[in-house]
Order: sequence, then C-alpha cells, then structure tokens
Amino acid sequence: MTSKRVETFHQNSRLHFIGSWRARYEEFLDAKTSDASASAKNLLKKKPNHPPVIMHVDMDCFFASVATRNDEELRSKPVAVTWGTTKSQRGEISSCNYRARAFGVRAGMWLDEALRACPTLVTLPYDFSAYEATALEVYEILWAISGGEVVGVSCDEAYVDASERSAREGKDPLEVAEEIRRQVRARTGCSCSVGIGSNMLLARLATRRAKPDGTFFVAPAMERAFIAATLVEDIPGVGRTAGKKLEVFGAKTCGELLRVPVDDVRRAIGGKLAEKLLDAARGVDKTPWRVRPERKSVGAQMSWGVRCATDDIAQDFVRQLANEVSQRMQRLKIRGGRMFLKVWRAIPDVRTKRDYQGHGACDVLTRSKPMLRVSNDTEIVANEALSLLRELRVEATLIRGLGVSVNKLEGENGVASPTSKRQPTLFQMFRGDEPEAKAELNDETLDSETSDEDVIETQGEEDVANTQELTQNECDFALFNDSQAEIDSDLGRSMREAFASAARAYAWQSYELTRLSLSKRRRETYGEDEYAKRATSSATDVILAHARRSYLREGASGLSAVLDDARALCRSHELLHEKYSSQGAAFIAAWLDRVDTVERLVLVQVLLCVRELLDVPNLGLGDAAYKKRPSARPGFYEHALFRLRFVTQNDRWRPRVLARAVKRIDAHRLRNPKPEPHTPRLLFAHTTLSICIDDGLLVFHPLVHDRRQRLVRLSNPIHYNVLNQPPYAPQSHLTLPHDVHSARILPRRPNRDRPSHYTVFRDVIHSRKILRERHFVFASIRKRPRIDELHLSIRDEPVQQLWKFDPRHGSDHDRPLAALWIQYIAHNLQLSRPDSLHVKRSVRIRVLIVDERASCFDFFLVYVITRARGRDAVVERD
DNA sequence: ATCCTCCCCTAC
DNA sequence: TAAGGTAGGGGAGGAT
Ligand SMILES: Nc1ccn([C@H]2C[C@H](O)[C@@H](COP(=O)(O)OP(=O)(O)OP(=O)(O)O)O2)c(=O)n1
Ligand SMILES: [Mg+2]
Ligand SMILES: [Mg+2]
Repeated sequence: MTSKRVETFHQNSRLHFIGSWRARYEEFLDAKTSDASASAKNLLKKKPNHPPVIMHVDMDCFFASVATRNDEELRSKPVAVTWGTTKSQRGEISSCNYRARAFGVRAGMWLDEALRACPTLVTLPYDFSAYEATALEVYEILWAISGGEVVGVSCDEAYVDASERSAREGKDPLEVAEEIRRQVRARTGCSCSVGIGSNMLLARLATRRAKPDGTFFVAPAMERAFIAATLVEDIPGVGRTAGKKLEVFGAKTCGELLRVPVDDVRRAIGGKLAEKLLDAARGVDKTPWRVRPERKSVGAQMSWGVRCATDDIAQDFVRQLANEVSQRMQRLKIRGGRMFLKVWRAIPDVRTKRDYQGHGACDVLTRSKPMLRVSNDTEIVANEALSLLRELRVEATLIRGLGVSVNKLEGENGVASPTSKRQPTLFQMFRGDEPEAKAELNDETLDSETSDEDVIETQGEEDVANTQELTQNECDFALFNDSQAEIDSDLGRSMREAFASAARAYAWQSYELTRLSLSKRRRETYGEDEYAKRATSSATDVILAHARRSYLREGASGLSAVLDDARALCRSHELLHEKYSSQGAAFIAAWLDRVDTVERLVLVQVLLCVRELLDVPNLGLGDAAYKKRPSARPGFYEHALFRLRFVTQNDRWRPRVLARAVKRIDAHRLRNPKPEPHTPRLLFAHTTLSICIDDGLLVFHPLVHDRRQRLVRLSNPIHYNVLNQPPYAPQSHLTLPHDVHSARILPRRPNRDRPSHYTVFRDVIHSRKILRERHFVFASIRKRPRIDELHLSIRDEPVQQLWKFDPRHGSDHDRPLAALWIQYIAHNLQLSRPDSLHVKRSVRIRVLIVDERASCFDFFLVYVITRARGRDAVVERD
C-alpha cells in the first residue's frame, strides 16, 4: 500500500536531503555547544576590537565533486549528478562539474536539455550518505579553525568568522583561507572555494570570484569598487522575479542601481527587499551573526508520485506526513502550535502521460489553523492535518502533492524550548522582561556582536526568577484584592467612589492644568465635547504614566503610594485653591464632577494600568474596543473588570492565549453564542443593481459565500473607484452583478502608492470607458492569474504567444508575464477611449484564468467585458 | 496599529 | 519512470 511511500521518497530525494540538512546540523551544533570547553572558551572571549574578517566557504560543485573524487579520469569529463541516465534522458540535474558548465549545463536543468547542450555528458547517481559525511568533516574543520564561529548555510556552504584568528595570530586572512582549503581537500578529497570580506555579503560575493578551487579576498580598500561593479542580479535575495522587476531601471550593477530613485526601487520590489538591496549595493550587510538561529517551523511535503484514487488514500498520505512531522518535532523536543496543510491540485484538463509521476500544472492551496492543543503527539498532529484536508475539499483524484507543517513552536512539556519564542506572560510584559533568555544564545551574542540588548538578555534568567516571586505577590496584590469583593458585587459603590476620586485627584495633581487646556479660553475654543475629550485623554495619560513608573520602580507598594497620594490630594481642597484662583478651582471641580464618563474611564484605566493591560494586544480593553460597539458599552467596564480579575489570578496569561479566553468569557457572560469566524471565499452575483454614478467612489458591502457556502455580508466595504473626467463622457449605467444594499458616493481616493499584483485587474477595469455596456463579475483572486495560453491580436494583426508552462517551483512560469500582458492590454484599451474611437482597433484576448478553480476566491475583480462599443474591443474569458 | 491568513519569492 | 524538499522573509488584504 502506501505505507512507506513518504519514507522511500525521502530516501531518494536530493531535495529532501538538502532540505533536511539543517535539522541534522542542529544536532551537530547541540553536540558542539554542550561541550564544557566550548562555553568555557566563550566566557574568556572579549569584545573584539579588530576589524571583522568573514569567510564564506562553499564546496565546488559539491555532489559532483564527491562523485568524482576517487576517479581522476571521470573528473576530466563533463559530469552531472542526477537520477537520470543518458539512456533515460529524464531527470533533473542536481550538480555538475565545471567542465560540464562550460557547455552550459546547470543545476536544475532537465537532463534532456543538458544532453542537447553537452552530448558527452556523463551522469552519475546520488550518494547522500557520502555528502553527509563530507559535510560533517568540513564542519569539523571549520569549527576547529574558528573556535565555533561558524554559521552553517547548507550542506556545502558556511560562513566562518576568522576575525580573531587573523588578528590575534597576526595571520593574513588569505593564509587562513588556504589552511581551510588545504584541510578540506586533505580530509574530504574535494575542493572548496573561499571568499573573504568584511561582512557576510562581501564574503559570499567573493566566493563567486574564487570559484572554482580558489580564494578571493575583498580587501577593505577595494570594497567600494568591488561592490559597485557587482551585478544587481548577483545580490543574494534577488532572484528571477526581483531581477526582472529591476530590469526596467536599466541598472545592471550595484553602482548604477544607486542612481535610481529610492522610491522607484521600493515600489518595484517592496520595502524590505529594497532596503536590503540598497544596503547591499553599498556593500552593507546587516544580517546578524547567528550560529544557531531559532527554528520557527517543521514540515514535510511530497509532490512527486502522489496519486490518490480515493479519499482514504489521500488521508493516509496526510497521516504519513503528519507522522513524519511529529517525529521530527519529538526529536527536536518541540511542539507545534499552528498546523499548515498544503495541497497540490491538478488543473483539470491538463493531460499528462500515463507514467508521469510529477505534479504537473497545479494550483497550490494552503490552509492553516491554530492547533487545538500545542502538541507533537502523532495522533493530534495527524488529526489537525486531516481536518484541514477536509476543509480544503479537494477531490482526491486531483491531488498531486501534500504537505504538512507546523509553526508557533514551543518547548516540550511546557518547558520553554531554547528555540521557542513565546509571547511573554502579561506580568513579564508589564515588568518589561525580555520574553525568553537562552543560555546558549547569551554566550554567542555576548562575544561576537555584543549589542546592548544582548547584555540585557543575559540578565533574563535572573529577572524571570524575580518575576516568579513577584508574581506570587501580585496575585494577592493588595489593591486588587481589596476590590475583589467589590467587583463581585458589580462594582460596589464605595470602591467605585474611592477609585474615582483618587483618579480625579491624581489627574488634577499630576497634570499641569494649564497644559491640560483647562482654561476658559480653551474651553470656548474647543467646545464642551472636544474640550472634555482632550482633558480626559491628557489626564489618563498622566495617570498611566505615573502609575507605571511608580509600579516599575517600587512594585505594588509604589502603586499603592500613588493612589494614597491621590486620595490624600483629593481630600485637600486647599491645594486646589493654592494653585489656582477660586474661580478656576471651582470650575475644575465642577468639570470633574460633571463628566461621569470621564470618571469611569479614568477609574478603569487606573485599575488597568496595574497590569498595563491597555497596551496588551488582543485583550479587548483598549479604546478601540470601547469605541467599537456602542451597543456593548453598558457592560463594557463590567466585562473589563471581570477579565482583569481573570488575568490577575496567575501568571500564565499571554496575549493570544488570553484573547481566546476573553472570547469565551464574553460569549458566556453575554449569553451570546460565539459567532463562527469565517473567511469569505467565494463571491458571485446574486442580484443586479443598476446605479447611476458620477465621478467618485462607490462603496458597498459585497455578499459572499463563506467556506460553508453560507451567504455572508462582508463587514468591510468595497471601495470602487469611478473615474469620470473630461474629456470622457459622463458615466452612465454601471451594472454590478451584486446585491448592493447601500451605496454611497464619496470623493475619490487618491491612488495607492503602488499598484499591487492584485490591483492590476483594477487597472483593467478602467478600460470600461470605451464600453457601452459594462458587465463585471466580482470574484477574486488571491493567487496571481496564471495564463496558460494567451492570444493577442492588435489591428487584426495577430500577435500570437504561447508559453510552455513548466510547473516546477521557481521555474520561469508565466504568472508575472500574465500580469504584464494584462497591464499592457489595459493600456491599449485605455488608449481607445471615446474621443479616439475613430481609430480602428481590434483587440482580441483569450484568457484562461486558471485560478478561478482555486479555492481561495475572495472578493476581487475579474472582468468580463461582454460587448464593446463598435466592436472596438472584444475580450473573452474562458 | 496589529493580528491572521494566504500567497509569493528565494536559497541550497 | 524518477524520486519537483525545507525553511525563512515578506507582502496584501481582511478582521479586530
Ligand atoms: N538546484 C539545485 C542546486 C543545488 N543542489 C545541491 C547540489 C549541489 O552540489 C549542492 C550545493 O549547491 P551549490 O549552489 O553550492 O552548487 P555546487 O556546489 O554544486 O556548485 P558551486 O561550485 O557553484 O558551488 O546543492 C541541488 O540539488 N539542486
Ligand atoms: Mg557549492
Ligand atoms: Mg553552496
């Protein structure tokens, strides 16, 4: 049966080998760092004051080198490592030697193509255990030479911090590099290349020049020239897509790129990448040096040879993958908090050969959800994965691949894992503790980078201990306990008054009332409401700030002191008169009495500031929650206090945990069944609205079907931009195949900064100017449209394009191209607006929008232009 | 503002 | 027949 499919696949998959390498490397690291000697050595290290010397070591054509290391003759021939043979001519090339590269053969190429480029190519099989052993050997060498300052990138590639070695021993970096290369060759029989630079980026770029079997040092003096001449597409992180997007600037090198306006680059490739790239173009690399980066997810997938005749078989696959994932988690001693399922679903009608085992043209669908319980248990993990599979509702026979993974990792048995990054508990948060301190990380970071945060982190453990002790106290925190009974009796009067007066007094005392804008003049200027609003927010700010400071400084007693002060002040009316005129004082007193809402707000905020809960996300105690539903206001404080009590009982609440609890509390207390959360999925027309609109923004709430096929009205409106400027004819009737309950016309919004892929369709919509009748189907696309075939003819001249779709991930498929085409078409349609209709023009587009069958329909625009004015443009959609 | 979900890109 | 995995960063859009 399918019992060992996943296992045997993994044994044979080179991508599984390189993908799973990191997990094995983590074990290597753990073994190394648990060495007493390693940590002892770390303690001795001081902050380095010599310039950084980073080396990047990469094995030359790794798999091919291993395969040929004992065969001189083979080495002289062009060879490639692949499952295929010259006979089968099928299979993907994993690695090839430099002789083969001279013919144009590359990793990732299909064997048949490679053989066309190089008919004499020799194919060699994989030997994963040899790669593993070789990699281990190399890492042992690097570890020994650098004293553990190694950042592993892959099985054939690592960074080494050689700053100390070259400085302390006065060694030329080149000598160290040669030493590495000598040892690697001697102990593995393979050659490697070493790039040297002052940071990881430069070192890595240097390796490119060093290859094969060489060393290259980007000396500080040559950095500027070196980076300026580096091709933009060679910068790590710039791949096919970003590379293509950047092409339009005509800047091939980093030096040229720096002359392109920053905003243009940002718009083209996105903010983060732009920042990274522009840094890189100056030779700057801000990547932190992390010997043991935190693991964030664990997953297993298989999209080869997956064919499921029945649902049972599909479920069995998922089960196997889930088992794999839970076993990996158990090995890593972690548990997952969120489950992901990925399904490759074949695009129907795409015919394939009988024996074909690949996934072919697919839509890749994903679903995720929080696990019911954080776990690494085989059964639990499998069940979570299976429930996602059910949700995706993919027909079994169309499944071409499955993937199961988890993230939101935590340690086993509630013990924080060294690699986990949980949210801090509320008390920790309030005390400003660092979320988690890792012993191992402390050692590393202290020695190498040594930033302030790292130093703080090392104190984490102590603080955590303190917190635990404090937590006990906080649970019986006097202030809160005093009020507990009161809260139980629904905000007993005396308690309310006590706090209200304390709050009032404190607000008044701490704030300089002139700055609070409590002057008559201000009052007249602002008007009552605005005036009260400003005053309130200032006062509460002050209370919060002061109480927070006191609490942080002196703990519970500090806060009590603040409140005592406030109470005392409240009683001493003299003070009021001392500082202000009797008239002013009277006014302030009157104001404070008058504004009940203010008082209540202040009261609750004083209470809440005890735990700084207002700043806690998801808690539902902030202003936003208050303002959100006027209808819920009467019970708001009551709920707030109820939750607060809940939270202060112990120190196990973390924001997201609490958010879930709060939902339950509210549902219970309000006796409202919790509404099923839903994500709108599919939207199609239900009724038709004809509406006469002019220039502006049409706003309406679309109706959609949710995952369970119920009709749902989206709470967020669609803003639909309607352009109607001269010289265009006035907008006439717009047919929306929608149930639109209400529509407003607002002033037009300014254009978004950057047209996203998703807004490309919106651009197309603008072409409706040329149409007499407009008919839009609102559907959606989360995925990019993928156009398998696109025929275009302009002015009766057919411009035919046919793309071969290579569904390999990362292959040059046509989605971006499709977007470009659509933009292009839109552009052309726009040119043929009414005032230029005399131009005879015919555009015929046949578009197959594959994603219509995807599961992830959202509201968005796919257009159907049914009829164009004067047959000017015809767009059909299959 | 921030979180959640889904999707895309990149690297080996 | 061929073995198209694994993990991280990050953007868009909706919900809260
Ligand atoms: N598409 C790819 C890329 C790489 N690899 C594997 C085989 C390589 O040998 C190994 C290391 O990748 P490199 O990018 O370092 O490539 P090589 O080591 O083969 O060549 P180079 O000398 O350029 O480093 O990863 C693979 O299986 N498929
Ligand atoms: Mg290599
Ligand atoms: Mg490499």
